[in-house]
Amino acid sequence: MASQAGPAGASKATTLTDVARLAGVSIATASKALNGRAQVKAETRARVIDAAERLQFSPNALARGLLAGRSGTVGLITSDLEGRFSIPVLMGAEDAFGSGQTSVFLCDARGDAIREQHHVRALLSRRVDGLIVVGARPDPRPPLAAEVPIPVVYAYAPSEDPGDVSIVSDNVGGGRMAVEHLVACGRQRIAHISGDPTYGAAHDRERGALEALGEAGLALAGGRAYYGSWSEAWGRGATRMLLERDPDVDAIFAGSDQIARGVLDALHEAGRDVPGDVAVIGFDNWEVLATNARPPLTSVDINLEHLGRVAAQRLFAAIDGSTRSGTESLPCRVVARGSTTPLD
Amino acid sequence: MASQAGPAGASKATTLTDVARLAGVSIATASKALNGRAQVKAETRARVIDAAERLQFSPNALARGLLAGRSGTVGLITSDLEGRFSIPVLMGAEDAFGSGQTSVFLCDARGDAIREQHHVRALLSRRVDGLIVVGARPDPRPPLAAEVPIPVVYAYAPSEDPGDVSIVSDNVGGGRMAVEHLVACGRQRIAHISGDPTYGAAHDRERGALEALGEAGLALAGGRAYYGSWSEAWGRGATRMLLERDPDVDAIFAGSDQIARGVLDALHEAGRDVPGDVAVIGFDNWEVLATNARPPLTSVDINLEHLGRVAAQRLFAAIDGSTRSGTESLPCRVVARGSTTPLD
DNA sequence: CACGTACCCGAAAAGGCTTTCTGAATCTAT
DNA sequence: ATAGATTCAGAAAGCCTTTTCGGGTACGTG
Repeated sequence: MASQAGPAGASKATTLTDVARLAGVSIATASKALNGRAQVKAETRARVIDAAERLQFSPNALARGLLAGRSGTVGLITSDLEGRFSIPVLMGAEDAFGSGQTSVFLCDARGDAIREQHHVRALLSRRVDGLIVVGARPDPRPPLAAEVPIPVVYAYAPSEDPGDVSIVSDNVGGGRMAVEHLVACGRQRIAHISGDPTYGAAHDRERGALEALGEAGLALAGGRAYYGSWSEAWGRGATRMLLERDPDVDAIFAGSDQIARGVLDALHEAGRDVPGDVAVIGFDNWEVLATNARPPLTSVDINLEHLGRVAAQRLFAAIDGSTRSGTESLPCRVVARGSTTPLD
Repeated sequence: MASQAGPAGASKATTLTDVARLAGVSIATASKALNGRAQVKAETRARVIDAAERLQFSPNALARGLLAGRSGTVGLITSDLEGRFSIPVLMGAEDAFGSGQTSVFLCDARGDAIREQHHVRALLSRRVDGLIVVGARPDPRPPLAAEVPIPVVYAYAPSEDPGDVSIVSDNVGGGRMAVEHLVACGRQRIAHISGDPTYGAAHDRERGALEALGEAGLALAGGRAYYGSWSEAWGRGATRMLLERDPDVDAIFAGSDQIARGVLDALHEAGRDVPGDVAVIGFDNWEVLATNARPPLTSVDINLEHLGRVAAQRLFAAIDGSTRSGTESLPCRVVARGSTTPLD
């Protein structure tokens, strides 16, 4: 009873004609019966539906799409090798596209503009109804090279063209939240260790953090934000520097969870208790890193799934004719874990 | 000059008819010219190609698929929330499907059989030419619920039905390699800390390890393999237990990179030098964990991208009528890093 | 009894492309 | 010069579905 994939070609799939024949009606009637159109007697409709089921009829979406002028598919182009960002976005999008109505082509451009271009062409040829472009890093990226005749939504990384539709997470707000959380935990001497300084998002997070600090009447511990790279090693190194410069620090806001892991490591090594002596908060809420840390890492969640859902909604709206454009920032949220337990 | 997505519907895409008209030939001739068919004079062909370019013609894959009976698409159904496994597999598959010829629908079933079923139906309706099913864990999984009329290849997790086509990584071989590597590094007292004992793959890895140990005339340090969960916390705890039971251990083979991270942590805490006193090897070669570890973690790579490539090839073969079936194991490879430097 | 009105159903066109088959024109050979 | 062989272009069928529109039946009404 295994799948009976006939060699080369398989036995023709059952078509509406087959159903109509079995039900003893015309294909037009069969179509209307199956699609819930009105002009069919209840009894006839039942007969058709029964026939369709018996034959395991599944309408040919290609033919349908050809006729309708829209395929019911969208393309999702990513450059995110790890799938760290794309998969949640994809899942959110799948959610939003009420299951079954829309399917998603996932293409990985691997950061290569040529390959991206190529995928766009292929997808256009498949008549996707829209495109979601997920960038490799949160900074603005050049818009798609080709002029495409279908709606495009940029997710995670906005398009450089403000006339495009972009959905990103609010890095400023996220930075603010991180500090507000630390302040709420009673911290006063808060430092910030971030990553690659070429990332605009990193500076956004710092800006949010500074705003929140200012409002709390505090200054950045360590004198300034520490920029380096998005690695644990940098987190460790920067923490060591920081402890030397400002031994009284009682909280560290890390620019990513990877950095936060390094921070935790270095603090541990220096004999500082977390969160007793120093509280630590990360960014991204990458579960596998955050939950396995010791102690479990509080982190700012950038809500990728939601981002995907919103991107899909905006794409849908655009497909249906909405003409809204611009960059939309989605709020982050703090997921509190053991690394920032409030002081007693 | 932004994309000019007309509200609802956009201006009709250019069709072969347009090209034919501009070139002053019939659509039949235009088709033949563009597809490299023989019966067209060189000069006519050039004229058609020129017209197609001028009009930015891109053939409607829906129409083509409708006619050809195959859509040039495949479905990839996964349940791997993180995308940890699916994305590399997808990339491998994309590679194998010589770019442009085949596009991939990616669907996430989220471990839910109902949702999986649903996706299968949707994909069938879209007339995908084949299906790749990527499991959530490496153990055998039930075959697709529905009887599908197209070829299916199971990747990462094999189907329980030996009559299906499955591509998996060779866990026994991987376990063997891990130990062989440690032995090659001069280690004699090798322990094994693995994860969730309900994972058959974990036992496969142990089996391979035991084989290699036997051939080297060694026994497992710690008396037996330690099973627990796939977490850093377990890696730490098990290491502490191990050190108590068998303080002379000079190498630890961890069942996953996450566990290995915990192992490194605990060893560090216990004052053992890695790799000086104890060498550590992980499994999966999850870059973000392995390269950021201190020291960088040697790990057994399960070659997911290759797995995806092979899966795609097998699927292609099946689509073209090949009838081969059964489970195929792909070899792993050791990626040596700082945690296992040979003893001097 | 003739006619209007619902109510159902079916014929046919459309959507864009490929392919086969036919036909016309050019060329070769006798 | 004419029969036969090539070469190239076009007409048309077909893939599968949806939808419009016209026709048929049954029924109620004047």
